[in-house]
Amino acid sequence: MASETPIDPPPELPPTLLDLSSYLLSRVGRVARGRLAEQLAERGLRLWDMAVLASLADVGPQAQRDLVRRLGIDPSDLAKVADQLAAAGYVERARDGADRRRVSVSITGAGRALLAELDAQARAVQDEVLAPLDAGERQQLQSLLLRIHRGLGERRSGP
Amino acid sequence: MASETPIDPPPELPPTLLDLSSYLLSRVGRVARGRLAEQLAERGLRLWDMAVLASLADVGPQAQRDLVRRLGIDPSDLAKVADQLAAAGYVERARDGADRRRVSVSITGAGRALLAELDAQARAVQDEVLAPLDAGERQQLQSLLLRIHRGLGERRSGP
DNA sequence: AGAATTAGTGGGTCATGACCCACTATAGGA
DNA sequence: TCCTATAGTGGGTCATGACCCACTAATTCT
Repeated sequence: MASETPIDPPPELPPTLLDLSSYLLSRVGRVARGRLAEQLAERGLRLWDMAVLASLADVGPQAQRDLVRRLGIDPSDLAKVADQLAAAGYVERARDGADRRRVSVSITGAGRALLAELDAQARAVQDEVLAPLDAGERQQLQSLLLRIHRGLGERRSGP
Repeated sequence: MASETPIDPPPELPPTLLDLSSYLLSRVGRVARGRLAEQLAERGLRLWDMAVLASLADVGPQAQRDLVRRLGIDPSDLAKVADQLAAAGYVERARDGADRRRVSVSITGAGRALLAELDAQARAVQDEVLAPLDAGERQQLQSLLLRIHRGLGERRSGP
């Protein structure tokens, strides 16, 4: 035969899969997640850390049980995350005066600064992933995703 | 105090996260993946199995090395998947006459039938996940996702 | 006061998925 | 005919993430 692919041909996925939005969603989502996690990992953080910081920054100091409910994280796992964040000075924990069982977690200045950086990085990653889309399309995507997200039954799972 | 949340209030995720398309993508994608995998698991299958079947059905019989390239699966893992599929009668393997190192894999009738069912199930899952969107919006999403997907560097990873 | 409930923690397990190494068989040069 | 490269396989490892149980401390109900 003539020239059998000098280097490598573009190996396309089978249409049967590409036609499945759920498949694309799963695949693209995995990449997004992966790159996001990758960024965080460079600082020794995980997605949960960012989620916790974001929650604290957005809705204010909360007891761990509130974070557990809001984020759907396992209480035991949250304890570990909070521990790490506290050790690094990104959050502070204090016994709740009213109910001394509770530990109220609040974000520190350093925490806010970190979150800002993480957010910036996340947006950079996003620009990378969404590169083929123009601003309007990104907006469209965001809105579609948001609606899908709100529609999900939210059986607990990942960050 | 009056009535302190009889059951549970809707615990919204922090806006900082919800504003991140990459985050939504990761989260929604994970759910899509999870539900898809769930369906397959009921038959003792994984995403890779479906990917392999789809590839065989779409592009015809191939050597394992081609599947490896196309799907980005690890050769060793593919060997196991192919093994399982062959044992169940969904694919057939035959030494390539021209190059006897190669094992040409082809889908059987049973394999096609299975794939059709899987595809149907996948679409059902999809309907569930994309419930909040109308037909036009789904089409829009599909096209956006497809473009994103094509734009990805495709560093190897999952099915 | 005593019992039952809730918040948080520590210390694990378990399933998953990607990846890697060593090895055999075959092919294709030099 | 060696010698190197390629195809496939078997048998693992390793990191990850979700989850669970037992336990303490504090609260609330009766």
